[in-house]
Amino acid sequence: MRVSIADVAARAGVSITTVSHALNGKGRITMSTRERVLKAASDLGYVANPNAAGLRTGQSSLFAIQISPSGGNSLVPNSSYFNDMLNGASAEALSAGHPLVVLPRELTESELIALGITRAIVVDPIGTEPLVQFLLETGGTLVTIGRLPDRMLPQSPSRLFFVDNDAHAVARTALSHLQSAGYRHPAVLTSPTSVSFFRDCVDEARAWAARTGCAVPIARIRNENESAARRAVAALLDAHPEVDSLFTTSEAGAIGAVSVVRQRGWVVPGDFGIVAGNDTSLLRYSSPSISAIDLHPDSLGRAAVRRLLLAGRPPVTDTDAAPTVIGHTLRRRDSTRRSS
Amino acid sequence: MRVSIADVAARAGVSITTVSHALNGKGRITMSTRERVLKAASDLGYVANPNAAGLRTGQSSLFAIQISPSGGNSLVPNSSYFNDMLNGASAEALSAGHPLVVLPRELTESELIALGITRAIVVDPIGTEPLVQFLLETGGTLVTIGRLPDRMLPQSPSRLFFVDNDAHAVARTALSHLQSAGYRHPAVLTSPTSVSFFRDCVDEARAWAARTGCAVPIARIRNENESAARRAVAALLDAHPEVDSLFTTSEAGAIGAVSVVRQRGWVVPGDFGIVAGNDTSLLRYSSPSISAIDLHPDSLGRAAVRRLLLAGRPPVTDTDAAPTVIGHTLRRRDSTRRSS
DNA sequence: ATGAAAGCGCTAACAT
DNA sequence: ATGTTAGCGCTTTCAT
Repeated sequence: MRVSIADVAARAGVSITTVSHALNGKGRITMSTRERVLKAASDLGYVANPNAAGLRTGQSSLFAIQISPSGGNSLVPNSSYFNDMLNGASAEALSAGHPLVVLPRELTESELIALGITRAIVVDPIGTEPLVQFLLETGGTLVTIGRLPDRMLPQSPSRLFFVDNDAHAVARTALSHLQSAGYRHPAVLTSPTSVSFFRDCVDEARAWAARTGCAVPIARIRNENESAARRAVAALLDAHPEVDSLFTTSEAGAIGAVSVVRQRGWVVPGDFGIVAGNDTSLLRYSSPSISAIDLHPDSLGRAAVRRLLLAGRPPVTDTDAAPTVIGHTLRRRDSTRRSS
Repeated sequence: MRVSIADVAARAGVSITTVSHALNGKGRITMSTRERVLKAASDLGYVANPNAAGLRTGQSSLFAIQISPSGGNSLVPNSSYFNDMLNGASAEALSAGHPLVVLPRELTESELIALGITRAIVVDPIGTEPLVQFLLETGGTLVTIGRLPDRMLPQSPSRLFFVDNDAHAVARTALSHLQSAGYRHPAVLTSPTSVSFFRDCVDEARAWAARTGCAVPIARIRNENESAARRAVAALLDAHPEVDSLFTTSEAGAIGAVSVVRQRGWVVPGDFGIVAGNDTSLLRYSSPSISAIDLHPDSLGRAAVRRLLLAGRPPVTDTDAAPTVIGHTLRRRDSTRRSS
């Protein structure tokens, strides 16, 4: 924090204005002076002071990410999905010189101001988050992983961007995997449809049912915990005894399903197949290992940060710029290897 | 970011200096004016601008934590231990108005300057980390979770503090638990002793052996991965067939040991007992569930941040201030429930 | 194409 | 006990 822009200016024999311009590619400067400045800067080991820059521009270099599920209070849930997403986002932000801070769901506006947050990523937004409101109101930049509900979209142009998986395609992948593994009566277990991913999965399951003429019962759980999942699966199987397989959108759903199914004396995958819509390391290591769809959380995190970076200086007006879509990959494991 | 110190000063009918002093508890100010200022500030919804404050003081409000194991390249390893530690530290920092950023092991000095890092937490330091060197050299504040090797301790007084478990006590808890569960020939599997926790565990195991007159073979793995652990355990059992139980300092060691032991046709816990020195959710959910020592990572993270906060303004000279010691708790699970 | 100068909001000497 | 003032390092009009 020692060598400042003035030192660079002195060494390059120019004014500090010129240095600033050269470094930020702003004003019109001759190639030669620009190079001279750049050389002087690197000779001196010049590094910009983020506080000074931020003070002037009103933008701190800090990026924020809100990753904990709505309703949850922790910062990062203990799941490899969120862990990988966070690691990807952090690495990408850091390599661009931006510190990334994890924020809880509950926040006051003053806290946001005090932290100096103007650019953030919100995972699975439902639209009512203080952080979302704050950024939309104050003209900050917001990237969501998952879509904001339509009615929450801002009326006026804003710096809002989406990064997402194609949840419809994820659901199709899951259901057709069950089908091709020989299961005939799939059911779906999902989470609150305030989150776009779950909403889209349900829609696609309905479409699938309509298309194939095969009823696909759909159950929901409120919170992603195993005991809630067990109750939901038990109720589902009681009501629909013909069901022979499950597409669950959560890790907890998959683990809970295994335990309920076994309790009924059925064998996974022989009698009952399970595929999860979001892969985690726990699913890979559980027994039986559970087939799941890898949503590439690392890529989601990285893409979100890149979008934040890309939403550069000039006020952008493309509210509904096309979302960045990240692919998914089916991981075939034991829970759907039907022996029969 | 609108209402500034000047607005507060105007409303309270004082100078901006007085406001600054009142807000930071600096100068000598009458109770009445202080209250008047505080009232004016809260009426106006005043929130300090961290960039401005930081620019002046040369301290950014940003805290950093380096959590990935030495040698590893990721930011946060996928383990509930690190996850909980990070959540605890983040929450504590945030509640004091400090954003906390996760940093990788590999860093250049310019990156640290560019980010404006002056206060950081380093988990399991070996002393050679650029971040450690940087903070020691530049007079920043450093809190480590685990101790720095003695030879790495700075000569001159510095702002260095320790938060730690009592690893000796952890090892004793583990070994005596095995003993009281009826196992007679414990072995130890540990990780590189450049990390103080592992070093202390090894020392304590030696002391235990000396005290009880019972040989306690010690094996080491370089990296915390399961296949390395399997090889190490296999070699250990080949060399010491009398061994009937294992105290392993890592999750990978425990999982690897289960698989090797079973492969030999032994039953856990009947023929062989296993206790891990660091509890994680994977150990709780694996089968058999594995007894482990909960190091209270959440408390470690919180305590480290509090130490950082506490290392206030005035240059501190107590290099070797007493470490903050966090307790541990044995979680008894199936891997040490000897049936015989 | 380049430079002078103002000022972002705050803290800390230094008055009074 | 309170106020005046000088910057911290940078960006950004506005001149030249």
